[in-house]
Amino acid sequence: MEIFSRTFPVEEYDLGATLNSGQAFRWNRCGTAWEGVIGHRWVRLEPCGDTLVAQTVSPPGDWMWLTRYLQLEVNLRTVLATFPEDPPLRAAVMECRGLRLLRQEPWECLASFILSSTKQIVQIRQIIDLVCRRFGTAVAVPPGRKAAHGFPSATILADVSESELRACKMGFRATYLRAAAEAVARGHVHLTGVGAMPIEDARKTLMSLLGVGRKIADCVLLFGYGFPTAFPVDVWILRALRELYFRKRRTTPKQLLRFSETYFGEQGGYAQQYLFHYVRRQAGRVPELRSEEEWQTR
DNA sequence: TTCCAGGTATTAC
DNA sequence: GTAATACATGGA
Repeated sequence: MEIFSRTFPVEEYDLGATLNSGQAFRWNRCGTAWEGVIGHRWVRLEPCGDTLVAQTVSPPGDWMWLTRYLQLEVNLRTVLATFPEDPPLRAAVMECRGLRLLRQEPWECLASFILSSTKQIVQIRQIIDLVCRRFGTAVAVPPGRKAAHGFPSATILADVSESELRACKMGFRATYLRAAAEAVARGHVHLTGVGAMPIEDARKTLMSLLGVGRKIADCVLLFGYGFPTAFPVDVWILRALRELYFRKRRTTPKQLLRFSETYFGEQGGYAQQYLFHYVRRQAGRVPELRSEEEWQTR
């Protein structure tokens, strides 16, 4: 089997942090490399100095699908320059050098975050893995490698029974996933149109789906469509904002949401990702974020 | 055992 | 409008 390979020059790109910061759930670390599936393509990515080496086993064409997914054309310095200058963000930027936002396929992103509610990231990964293995179509992998699958389309999932979905350990989220799959498959919600809407309309459209509230909608707006001001507010971010920006004052979630909408500027979504990853790292006890050395000393 | 997890919908004031 | 509560499942 032919292996297709390409080397991309990169600047300030921490692949590990990016693929493992709770925005995507299907990447696996293999030594210093990462393996996963983008669309219907198996991919292996390995950082190598100031470059990133990518390998696939199906003809990659112009590689734009990867450039887009990894957002290789984004100038990180320009993004970071828009952040408000305050101690917490400065610390987060120092601590998470090279953290990036991905641009994922909207349906996979939407379905994944529907499955994310009140679940730990380890669990979300497990559920999504089961869903892909059971309902996704197999993709080509290198010889001897374990099977890989594409994320099942809305059309496929719309025809899967709720009990079959529940068998993937997603519990009550099965109702929501099926409803969303049906709405998308039947054209009640056009995911391709959402990206061209003003953010308020885009958010409203996503939130019209059962099981999709403000937080999940903002995740999809940010990670799937690249709306730069979408700022998902979850329990981690609530804690982070409260501790880092409102140390002594009593604040409600509503006040914190309002603050998140107005304070972080034109690239608020990026700021959110830095704060999210920063506080999760600080918390330390997050297994999937432990460094290699820590693993070895345990 | 108890608490909590990248929330949301429903119901009750 | 804001405040509890149920919802599946599993890790810590």
